[in-house]
Amino acid sequence: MSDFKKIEKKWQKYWEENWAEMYGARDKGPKKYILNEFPYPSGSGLHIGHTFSFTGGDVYARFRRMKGDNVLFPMGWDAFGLPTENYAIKMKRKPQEVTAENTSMFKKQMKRLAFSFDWAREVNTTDPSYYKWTQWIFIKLFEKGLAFKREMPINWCPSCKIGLANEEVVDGKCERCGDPNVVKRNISQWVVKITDYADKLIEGLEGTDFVEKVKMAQINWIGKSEGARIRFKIKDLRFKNKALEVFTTRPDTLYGATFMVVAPEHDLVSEILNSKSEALNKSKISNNQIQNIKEYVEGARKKTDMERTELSKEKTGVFSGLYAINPVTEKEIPIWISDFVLASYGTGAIMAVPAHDQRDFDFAKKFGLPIIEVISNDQNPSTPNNNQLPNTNTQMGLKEAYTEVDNGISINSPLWNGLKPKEALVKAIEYIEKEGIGDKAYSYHLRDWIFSRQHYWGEPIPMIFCQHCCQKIKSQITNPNNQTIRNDQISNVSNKKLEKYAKEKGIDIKVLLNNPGWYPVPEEQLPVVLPEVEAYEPTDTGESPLSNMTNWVKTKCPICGGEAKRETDTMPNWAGSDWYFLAYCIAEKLKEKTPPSPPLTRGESSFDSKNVFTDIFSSSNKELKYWMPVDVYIGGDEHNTLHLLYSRFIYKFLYDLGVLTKEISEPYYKRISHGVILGPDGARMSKSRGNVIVPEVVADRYGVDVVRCYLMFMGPYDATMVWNEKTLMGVRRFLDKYFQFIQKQILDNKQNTNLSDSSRDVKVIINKMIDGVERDIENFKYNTALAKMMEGLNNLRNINVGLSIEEIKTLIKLLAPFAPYTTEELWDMFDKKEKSVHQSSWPEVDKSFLVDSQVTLPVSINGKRRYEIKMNRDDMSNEERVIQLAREESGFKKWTEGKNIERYIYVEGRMLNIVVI
RNA sequence: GCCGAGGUGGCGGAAUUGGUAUACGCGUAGGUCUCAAAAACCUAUGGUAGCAAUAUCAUGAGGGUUCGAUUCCCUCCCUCGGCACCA
Repeated sequence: MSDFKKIEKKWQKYWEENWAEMYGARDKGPKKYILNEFPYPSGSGLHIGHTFSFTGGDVYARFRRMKGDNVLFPMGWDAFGLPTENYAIKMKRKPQEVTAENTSMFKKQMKRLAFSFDWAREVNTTDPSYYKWTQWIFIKLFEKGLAFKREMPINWCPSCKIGLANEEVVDGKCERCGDPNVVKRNISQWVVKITDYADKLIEGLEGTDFVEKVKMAQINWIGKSEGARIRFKIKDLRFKNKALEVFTTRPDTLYGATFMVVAPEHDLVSEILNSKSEALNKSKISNNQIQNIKEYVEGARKKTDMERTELSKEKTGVFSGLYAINPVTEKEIPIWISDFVLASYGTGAIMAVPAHDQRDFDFAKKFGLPIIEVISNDQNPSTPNNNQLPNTNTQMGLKEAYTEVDNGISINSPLWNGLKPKEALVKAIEYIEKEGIGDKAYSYHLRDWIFSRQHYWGEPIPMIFCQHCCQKIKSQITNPNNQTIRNDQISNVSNKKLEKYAKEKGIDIKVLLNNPGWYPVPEEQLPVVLPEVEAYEPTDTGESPLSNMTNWVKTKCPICGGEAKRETDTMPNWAGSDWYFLAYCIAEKLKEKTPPSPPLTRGESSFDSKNVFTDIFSSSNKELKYWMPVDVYIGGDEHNTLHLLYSRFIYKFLYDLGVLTKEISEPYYKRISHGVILGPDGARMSKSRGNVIVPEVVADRYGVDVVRCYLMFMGPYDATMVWNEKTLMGVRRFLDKYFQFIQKQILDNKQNTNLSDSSRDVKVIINKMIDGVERDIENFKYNTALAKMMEGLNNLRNINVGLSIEEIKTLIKLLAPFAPYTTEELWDMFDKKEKSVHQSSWPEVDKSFLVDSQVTLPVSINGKRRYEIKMNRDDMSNEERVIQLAREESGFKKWTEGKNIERYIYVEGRMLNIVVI
């Protein structure tokens, strides 16, 4: 089609005029919610990766519509983010304006590429009517005690001037800019307790149809392990009543615990360093040792996470001067300090079993600590050591730790000698629970989610801080280490206003006491709109640019009415995408209360009615009930852990809050991950490499349909593929042939009014096409769906007979999801005008035409294909007839002569195997 | 190290899940058209032997189960993706 540009323009106009009727989701009928991850609208426009993944979604959406489903296929903009902010800073423009320009460019490009999105439901995370809800969700997290403010060391990127979540630091580098100098900084942060949902996030996966690798990625990320917490008494005057608690997955090795190690950040370390000198004199710790500890802890703090893990081979550490008591051997074991123990995992302290843990082993070797074997790899140890503890405490013969769990047998462990590790483990937990020295416990790799960002272009965190209230609460509760408030402390607090407030809002008073002085912005004042500031630059002090907006920051305390301040941090990028799949379902209601434009510069806004929140988020909301869950969620592998986990968490949180329908506890039913397209040189596309393929440019040269079909034909939808213009030319040839063939058929049909019925052969070809294409699309195997159409076309061209109108229509319909323009143009060539081909219904397969009239069947002897027989399809189901035909064939004699025929194995329609000896 | 996915022609990749291995496309060779080239179209195209029919070998390597294995089982090698001093 040389004039594809004209055709594209023509149909774009037509579709634009009939958009709602063609692609708008209705609210009844069997539903299909097909979702592509919404893009970040960057200034460089839609790239080929977007085009690839959206085409995949679009093909499926168009297919399901033709199958008669009520399809929701929405699109929106995840528009908060640093690139826009940086661009705005550089160009001295408002991020709002830049975003508006970018989204309109994206939208135009998407329309050209014929993506059948339902634009009536478009959402934008930077729209105040949208982020009002993002803020509302945060308030709910706060009220339920799942969001709290803590001063804590966070990862600070000196280039971005922003705090990063643990997840955003990859190999010690900033995930955004690649800066390797991410350091720890103590900053007061909002933290969201996603860890409370760790179990639910694992369990929920069972009900989903995610591919294995996605499930595994989620499970590994959460990293649940089973074991025990064990308390070791400390043998020292100052810590007489204290216990050092550890988490271990191997309580069965308790007898082999010959020393303990705490992380440099562990509380015990600061307690040692802060001890009064008299106490030190009483204990055995010398000033010299204190100095060593100080130096070591300082050194560890200065190291970045990267350095800590990189230097993993050589263990470092320092003796704390303290001893603990092993609760089963009752021996004194030394407590060491080392940075190979992570403060953020478990309890930040371990019991070291050098004989059966490689890291402990390395550490013991380096510092000459005792090693006791408690598991033998010998199934029948000759000296069972019944009920006797070994006297020798070093076994220097060992080369490495014996870490086997499935094999081996417990020794030197009087209470569970002779048991296999797994049995011993059960016994050990039983014992420590009975004796009150520990409990069965679980530990997770998943960390709590640091939710504050010190930037302008994000959702303002809707919280207010009152210094006055804070002082008052703090004067009544002593809480030096920012621990969670205990029940017994609450009784000390007398604050009528606070109690009343908590009762009214249904908030546990502990939540307010844990965050002294912090209150949510009253719901009727949402959204807290981003004010227009003069300068968007992030600051070195770690404060958000919003903090300079004194007018905006100043507000009233919702409790005492005194002067208070707004939170000036904004939310991380993930916040807006946590619930957007819900927003699409209720998009119309969200828009009912459109905020004034331009956004208010003051925080309080008045355009919201009080009850609109419960109105939208409620378990009886019909739209949510009807559309959820997302039936197919298409996205990139890079979001298989973070975004997927965060949004599942938020969904589950809202579910527990009771504002979502009870039947659906997971937001996404199926997750499809799309692949990646590499540049023609086989490398990842990047401007610096100059290997970027721009969809617009390719579409200008070959047409949109060629781009779409080529992308779908390149390979499996989830594969990594290399852009190859030669293959694209092959797809173009196919589309041209398809177009010409059908065009000719339509013309022939017009001239020739009394066409005879097409032959069975034609019907078989066409029905095989319908059957194959349908099955392949349903399984997202777009490459083979197109291959089947190519094959069908080749076959039809070889036969060279006239097709009926119905058959021609079928051929157009089959290609319609892939090539919307070409097929629409062909559809328009019939005399009788009909609606768009994209509103037609998918052809039905006539199963009686899936088999050729003449069947060629391979005959194999002992499983090796030797000759073939031809027969009518009616004979196919008659086994005796098939065998008879096989025996009549000359090949039979050749291959069976002089041999005994054991038996015949006939697989209907597939093959006949003759077993001979 | 752990978890996951893979390994099929010169290349991208098919194979109805145990039943004709290499569909479809690219590339290559030859041909048609042309003054010529491009485009388009036609034919051939896994290796080896043979004029040929045909035979034989071949799905990372080696074993096994089976009438029959790219597919299932065991051992090993390699590639890609995720996690990683996680106790």
